[in-house]
Amino acid sequence: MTSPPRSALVDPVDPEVLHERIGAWFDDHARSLPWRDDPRPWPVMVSELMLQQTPVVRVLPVFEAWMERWPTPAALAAEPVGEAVRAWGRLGYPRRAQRLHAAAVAITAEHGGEVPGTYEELIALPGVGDYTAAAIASFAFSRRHVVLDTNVRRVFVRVLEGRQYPHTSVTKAERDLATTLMPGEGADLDAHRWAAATMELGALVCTARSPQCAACPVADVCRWHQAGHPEHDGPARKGQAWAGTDRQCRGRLLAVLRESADPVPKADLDRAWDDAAQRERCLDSLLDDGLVTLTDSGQFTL
DNA sequence: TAGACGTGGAG
DNA sequence: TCTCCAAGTCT
Repeated sequence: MTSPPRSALVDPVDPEVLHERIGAWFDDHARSLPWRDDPRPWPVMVSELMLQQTPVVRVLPVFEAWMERWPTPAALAAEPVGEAVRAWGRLGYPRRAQRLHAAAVAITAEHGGEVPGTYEELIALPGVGDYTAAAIASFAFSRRHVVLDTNVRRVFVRVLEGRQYPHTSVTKAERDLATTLMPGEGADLDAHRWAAATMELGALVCTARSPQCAACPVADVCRWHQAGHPEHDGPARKGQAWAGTDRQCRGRLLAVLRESADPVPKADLDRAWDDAAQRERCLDSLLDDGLVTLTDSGQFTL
């Protein structure tokens, strides 16, 4: 029995080393966050929806106000969806507020008012996709799931593949690899803590723009670091157009409604965007989406 | 599966 | 300034 030659290929990264180093790093550097320090299901769920494509610092104040006002799914479900959209404030992607409200209604009607604890039940809720279902099941119910968010994916692709950024969508190979990396049952590091730790490392150290490799617990085994931080090659990563888009127009319209406690006349919306055709199209789409409501008196409101 | 979907801060 | 990016989901 001879061991395979090691010279031709790069040594495989030992998962045990990753678990030990990243777990220890997390013990020392994890941020104190309300939904992390007291990981009850509803707060965890609310935070996860708010954190989709949105930085922690912007979520914090809105989260606190939200939990104060709606401490349970039933409390949120009892109010009109427009109130949820209003309370969402400037977090962006207001349909998330709408979906969170719809999820609260479903939880109240179908789960006795308690956030369900399995991945299957969770992903069936509005606004809850693969990542969020795995995150809630992991963080609020200590279940074992592969949690693949943008942070985890970036950490893995750098450490293990030596590339700067992950692909646009999650591949099967990527998911299989992440599954292999998950600590075994009964391991010192729980799977849910591993998920939180890798996310945190990506959020604080292995960031997209300016990674802090000097502070990274696994820099010495990271292939991207060893390779001298090669930049992303291949097709340019898609940027998000903004100025003049329907998204910007919809945002302006919604802002007007958000800032008014009462329904507003059409004239108020007309002042929010110059291009009349685009404005009408966006207002129609907001009405279709249920984000905006036309009152009996012909005014507009959330 | 690519594109739509908000917002604001960092580099 | 302007581009890029932030704990994605849905169609």
